[in-house]
Amino acid sequence: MNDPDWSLYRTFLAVCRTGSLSGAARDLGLTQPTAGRHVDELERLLRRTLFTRSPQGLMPTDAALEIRPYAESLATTAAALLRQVSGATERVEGVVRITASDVIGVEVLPPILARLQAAHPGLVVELSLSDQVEDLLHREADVAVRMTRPVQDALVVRSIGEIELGLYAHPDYLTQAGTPETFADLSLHRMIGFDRQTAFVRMAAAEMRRLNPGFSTVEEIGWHYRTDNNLAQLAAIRAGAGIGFCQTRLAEREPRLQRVLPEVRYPLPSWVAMHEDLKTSPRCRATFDALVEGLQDYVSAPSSR
Amino acid sequence: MNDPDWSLYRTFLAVCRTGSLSGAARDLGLTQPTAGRHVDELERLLRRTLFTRSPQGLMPTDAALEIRPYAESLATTAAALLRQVSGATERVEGVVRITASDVIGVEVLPPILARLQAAHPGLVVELSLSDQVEDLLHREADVAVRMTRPVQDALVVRSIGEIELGLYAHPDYLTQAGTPETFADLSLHRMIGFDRQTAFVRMAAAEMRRLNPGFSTVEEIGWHYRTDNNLAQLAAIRAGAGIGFCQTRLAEREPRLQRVLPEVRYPLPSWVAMHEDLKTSPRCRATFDALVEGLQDYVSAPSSR
DNA sequence: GAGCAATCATTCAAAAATGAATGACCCCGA
DNA sequence: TCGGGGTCATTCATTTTTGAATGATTGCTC
Repeated sequence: MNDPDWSLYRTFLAVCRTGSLSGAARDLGLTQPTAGRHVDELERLLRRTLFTRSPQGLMPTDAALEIRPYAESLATTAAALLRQVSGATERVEGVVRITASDVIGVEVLPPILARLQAAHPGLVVELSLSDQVEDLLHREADVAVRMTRPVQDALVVRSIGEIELGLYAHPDYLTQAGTPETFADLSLHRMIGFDRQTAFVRMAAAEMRRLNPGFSTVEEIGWHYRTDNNLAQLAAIRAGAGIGFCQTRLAEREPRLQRVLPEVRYPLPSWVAMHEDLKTSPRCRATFDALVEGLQDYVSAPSSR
Repeated sequence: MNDPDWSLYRTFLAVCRTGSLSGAARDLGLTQPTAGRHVDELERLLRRTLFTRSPQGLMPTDAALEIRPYAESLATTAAALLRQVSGATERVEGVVRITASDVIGVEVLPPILARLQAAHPGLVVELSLSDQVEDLLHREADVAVRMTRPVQDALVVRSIGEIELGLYAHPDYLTQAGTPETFADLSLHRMIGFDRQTAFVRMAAAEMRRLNPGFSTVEEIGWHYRTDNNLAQLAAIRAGAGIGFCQTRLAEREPRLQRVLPEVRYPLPSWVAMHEDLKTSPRCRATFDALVEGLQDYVSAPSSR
């Protein structure tokens, strides 16, 4: 009598995501009346109103917001199942989903993945770039590059060493604003930094207190250019907007970036991780190995100093 | 073109579980031809043979075994979603799923849960008793009683103190076999213990080495009555089969159980845990609180010594 | 304010999924 | 060796689901 058909959850989720029956229908390859009927039936079976209908779209109710995470989880699992099937052969082929920070994904991974795909033409790579760690246990991703040590069980974890961060600026900026000689000088500069409080920010705060006890918190630096998007920070540094953090290995590739206060160093211990069960999956195994090797090279490349 | 309807996974899972199309159809309220067609379509869409048909049932192929965990995960999530909906009111009602060890579930929880349900008649309790910890993050259970500190994030955890284990035997046994005076005497007795290596066994081994450096491993005790089922161990002790471990609070209730070597004590730090998101769910919150209170009472009840 | 581009709701015919019935096969026990 | 109970496969009528078309409403733009 109860127990809705699982496909109703898929429609429900699509409606949540698109905000309209029509949009959901487009995404799913259905028609708008069908999507509407699915929602109707789900509402009937759950005995809950899920959306308040309006001509310009549907507003999810509290009940809908409550069950949406579950529907997302269903979608994630279904996607992982398909990836698993796609790569269930002896060869390295199918879809592998990698999660990493955006900087790593844009600046470091491309050549590594290109080499991997050259070796395995059947391999399709999905890159999910974000700082919020996708959950490997939930199979939101197959392989992850992490800056924090994964603590969960049932994960295969390999250290790739420490990615070092330093302060950098464009020569144009330094010519115009001068080069800081001491940590305290930084307060006179345009600093490129973070918008919200993140793990890295807290760590940086602790490190700055260590280097300069006069500053009680990192907030006192007074960021002049705030964004949580690390790529945007990097672009800002390149554009001469001020002084900001950049991975030293990355900066070494760019002759036009100049290091500031070389004693400021944040080593970020980094790892590659994947679910234990995926060890036997050729596509995941090959990707994992390629990432470990490529990133170890990246981390330990001879410094150009 | 691809992307099977999610309901196909449900049928697939039912076929896996029952081992036959007919059985799956019975479970799902379908008919056998429909179940068969679902499997056919899933096989077509995944381009994999999932079962080898035979008159006495269906044998899952390797591909089926590979994707079954994903289907199980879908089922778990769908069930959690329904529980969430069932209890999404201001009142404490709906289904709450609790996981605990079997001894706790059989010997300790009943009065606590009975009281809870007396206070909230609309509350339905699902008890999942096993030593393998169900994953709270995956919502396999809403609330868990754990003997190991939960490490995962996003969990609400409350300590309930230490559950103490001791050695016990039935007076009949001691009359017949004698009462051991020293730890070394135990090797002359019929010991009731574990079949396989578990976390507790490893801990007990360490503890025994501490108490008695002469024994290098717990295996040397030579269990005479082996089972991983703690309830069966308890029953064996009660039946006078030998000496075994029992929670002291439990044993104190039973005048016919006599403590052996009182210096042998294993305190098991214990916790109640649930997913953070469920804090706002009245049914989970009430259950969590009732378990914490009830178990704290159980742990700290005045000893009858 | 008219026209356009969205939205959702309704209707009705077409398509798809389902179930009942039946047949074929296999295993087991009498 | 012969049912009886279990399985899956096939067929066909029925039910259900779906989609196309249409209408009604809203918001936006010109």
